[in-house]
Amino acid sequence: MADNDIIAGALKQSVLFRNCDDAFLSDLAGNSAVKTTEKGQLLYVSGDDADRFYIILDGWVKLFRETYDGTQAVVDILPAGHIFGETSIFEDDCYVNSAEAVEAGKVISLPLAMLKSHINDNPVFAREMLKSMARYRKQQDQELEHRTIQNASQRIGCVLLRLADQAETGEIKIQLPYDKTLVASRLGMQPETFSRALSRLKNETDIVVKGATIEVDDLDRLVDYSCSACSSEFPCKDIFK
Amino acid sequence: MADNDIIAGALKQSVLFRNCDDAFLSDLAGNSAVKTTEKGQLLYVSGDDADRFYIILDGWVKLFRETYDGTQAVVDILPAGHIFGETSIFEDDCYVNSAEAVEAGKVISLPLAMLKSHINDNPVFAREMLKSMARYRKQQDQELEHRTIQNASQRIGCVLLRLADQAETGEIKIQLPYDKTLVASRLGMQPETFSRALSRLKNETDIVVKGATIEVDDLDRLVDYSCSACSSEFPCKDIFK
DNA sequence: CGAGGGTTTGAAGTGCATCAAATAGTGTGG
DNA sequence: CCACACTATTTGATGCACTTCAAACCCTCG
Repeated sequence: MADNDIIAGALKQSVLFRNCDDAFLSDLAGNSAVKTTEKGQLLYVSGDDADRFYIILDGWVKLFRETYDGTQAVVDILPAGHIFGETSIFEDDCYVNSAEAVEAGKVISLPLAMLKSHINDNPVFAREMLKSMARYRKQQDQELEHRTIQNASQRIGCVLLRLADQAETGEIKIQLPYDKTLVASRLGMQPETFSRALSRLKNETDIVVKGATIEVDDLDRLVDYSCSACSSEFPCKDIFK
Repeated sequence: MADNDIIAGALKQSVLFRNCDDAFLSDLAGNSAVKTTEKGQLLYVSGDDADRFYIILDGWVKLFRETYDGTQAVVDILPAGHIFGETSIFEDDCYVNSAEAVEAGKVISLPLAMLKSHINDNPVFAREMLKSMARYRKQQDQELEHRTIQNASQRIGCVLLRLADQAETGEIKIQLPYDKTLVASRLGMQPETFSRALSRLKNETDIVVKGATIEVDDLDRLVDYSCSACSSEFPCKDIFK
């Protein structure tokens, strides 16, 4: 019962479901469950038969692809509020990548079948789904561009900018939301490279690094340094948030 | 009139429109036009107001992003039959990248407004659109993985495999569909790197390179070499075709 | 034939990866 | 509250992959 309230609340707040009618949402919530995750717990593996999708309540979730020899390519790291696993309905009901909880947290597990039929029965919702896919597509395009054009330090700068509260003025404090090692993998680089690239960024833009906290005195300098190698308007919105 | 037939034919063959009813298709065709393109001709530029989308009749089209300083990141290179520019309806009716004809060819220019309203009025078509976006999303995920995990030679090998006619057995002949320089940019590498990486691939897998023609004697060897660094099943389908 | 673009080759530099080891930071049990 | 264990992070040394700049070569087409 309490769970159902939590689930209903989470659905109401999600971009995808916020405009759905209450009847559907409570039906969906009734067929869903809150699941507690531990650090490193696998939620599904690429190739698995897909019958559930997820919304993150708490903690971060890493999506990744893995080759035979164990090499990982991190596709994305998603914050609370995000949905994942939902695109498998377009992929023969198989998961196309693997998902792992980065840390202890909570996710809601929801039935894919209901999502599928709701898309089929409800054109307005289908359009929401389209919008959500379009948003993702744009992010991926941007990501690919960044990997092609930006160097390690610039990519880190870009992350910092997207983590920075745009409303703030003057001295800005940024908290890295998770391990530096994980940020590194999200950016497609090694931890050692991240460390060195961050200190290069420090020299170039006079940011102050104190562990996981980073203070930016002159935001424009950081923008100049990072965004000069990016075709998008500053800031590269929506990628990290 | 002849143009209308050509357009109707192209629509009927496209994955996205093939199941649409004839009334809509002829209406759409009536508001469309065949456009002849010259080598290097820009079809639209990132940020432009979007009111048309395109289907390629003949020739190749390059989608790319460009920074202030002119550095290009090639997003994709599309063959005849492909649709592009259509996702701008989800992006404030702005093009999010730029499109350029690689060579002399023909494209159909179609009105975005009609696509938009057809999606809104026709749930079945909306689902087709969803499927098409899902396909693209998968490709992009794969692309990002390749860039992260595969080296230059392996990425070239992957391209060759996708260009190879899977039906063929024994000695396989592959024709590069466009300039090596362009293939290189599509793979995010320099022409010089492409040249050297191809000759490395030649040494590793005993393929025979004669200009733009490549003969593969032992396909499995090429698969071993390239696909060992890829999480997808061989072959990485649909990316080039 | 000659001009011009595409392609290859050479030499040198840069950036990132890798391996190894030191250091900092965190949580645990005593 | 401290010491230990363990993990995250940094630093150093070295190697490899790709880029860059320069020049030669090759191919095509007017």
